[in-house]
Amino acid sequence: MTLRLTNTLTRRTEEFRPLEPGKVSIYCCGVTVYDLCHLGHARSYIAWDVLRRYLIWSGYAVTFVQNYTDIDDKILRRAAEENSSMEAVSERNIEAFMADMARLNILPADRMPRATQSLEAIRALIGELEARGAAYSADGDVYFAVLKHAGYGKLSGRDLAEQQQNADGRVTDAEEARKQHPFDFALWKGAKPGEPSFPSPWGAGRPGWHIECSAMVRAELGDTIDIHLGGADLIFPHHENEIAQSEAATGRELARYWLHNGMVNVGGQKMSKSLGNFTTIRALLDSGVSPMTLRLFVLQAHYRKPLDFTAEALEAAATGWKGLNAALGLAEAIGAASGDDPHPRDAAGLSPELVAARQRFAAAMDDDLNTSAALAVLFELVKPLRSLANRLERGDAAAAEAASSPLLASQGRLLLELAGVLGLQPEAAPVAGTTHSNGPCDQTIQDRIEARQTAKASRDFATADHIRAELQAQGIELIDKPGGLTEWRRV
RNA sequence: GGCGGCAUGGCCAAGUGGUAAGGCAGAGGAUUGCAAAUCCUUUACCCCCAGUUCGAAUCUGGGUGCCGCCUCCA
Repeated sequence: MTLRLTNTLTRRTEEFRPLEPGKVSIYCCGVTVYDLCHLGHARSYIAWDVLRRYLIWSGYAVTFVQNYTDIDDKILRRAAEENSSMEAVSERNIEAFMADMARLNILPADRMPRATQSLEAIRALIGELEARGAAYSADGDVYFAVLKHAGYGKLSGRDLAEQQQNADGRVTDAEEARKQHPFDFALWKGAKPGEPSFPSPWGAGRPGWHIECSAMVRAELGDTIDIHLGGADLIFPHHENEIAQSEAATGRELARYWLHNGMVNVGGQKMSKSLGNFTTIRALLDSGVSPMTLRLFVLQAHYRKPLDFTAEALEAAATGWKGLNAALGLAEAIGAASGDDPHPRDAAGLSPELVAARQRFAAAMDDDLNTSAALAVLFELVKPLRSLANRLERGDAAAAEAASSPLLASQGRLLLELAGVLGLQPEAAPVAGTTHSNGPCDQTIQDRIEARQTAKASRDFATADHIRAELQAQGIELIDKPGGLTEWRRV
């Protein structure tokens, strides 16, 4: 079985065949760095991270390029608000982006070009388009002429003639008046007084949004790439325009597969800055939601479908992750004890059942990255491991023996392998006995626990329960373990 | 108005012709002084109507509801 992906360009789910066998070139539309990333970005980049990891796991050599849009009106506005510079705003948000992605265990792209560092390629591309008659300048701006490009609208399914009719009733401002067609878009914008600008044959100014991607794709990966990624909200006009620019200039197909992820919704509506219904990645993670919980939450739904963000669904993911994490932790422990490769990459040494599970996982992923079905395979592997973990905790002698069984070890190995493909990595549980700035100190807690042990020993359960309630109120949870031991942790 | 997508149990979500994966929550049981955790068992005929078929959640047609894009947006 081979990987099948839903291609926006053909509106079909088709078999993935890279241009060059064994190699895949990917371009992922990155962020405009005027602010922190929100959950919409998280969803998108987690999905594409999984695509990338799966391709690598499948044996492909993947080159993954993701850009930073660091020239933009919104960045300028933000800089003006802060009485700072475009560079400063960009720099700060790029750092925040990298930190957020790292927390979510999203692999950094192989190369991350920036618009400000790609001006030469951008100017060259505009020049080519002009030479080919696909662009025209007007009052210091340069526009792409959509009517000159046969095939404009092929990605988003738009018909220019029809759209022109629909646009007739639209308000025409000064810029609209300069355009030959309402869909024409700026390749180069002439600088307004006081704005940062860059020199060009058309005068000082800055590149339009769409052209930077066309230029960076070409500079980094060539005329035709295998896969182009982005959110569904980029299909039109951004990706449509990218295709028009690139293909008008090179005469070659820009990307063979266009993949788009569905939006994150809040209360049935798209999460967006303008609606003000967004949650930033760092706000969510800082509120105590673990990165892997967010990752599991995202991967439980198919990447192309809308994903409704609710506290309840997130809670469910958190509980689900807790169980999965426990199994991963045990699998790691068993693996370490047996001296196994902690990052297995093949099916060697697996029982027929486990080989079948591995195949079910691959089949699910091959089916347009059906992570939901793939996770079901993971949870099947989780069950026996969790069961064993529990028996070990109870000091079950038979369990200790089972823990050293090769079958269980290979089961754990497989679980770690497959979880790794989804970018799910074990997280350390909250450490018992950690000293904290607020709440009672460790010694006090120990004393209370001992007092409770004494009460329990004399079957004075009223006192014992009282002590537990008391500590609970201070944010300390007590858990009685077999053998009379009591553990505690801050909640 | 144009283009695209979605509608599956209390919640989330797979399944795209042969009698409904998985997670969460719930219920019953086991264990526990209690609690937590854990383990076992258990809960759906798939928005509506019509049609195709031996057989449809799955295909066709018609409804209804919801969402995205058409302006910056992952």
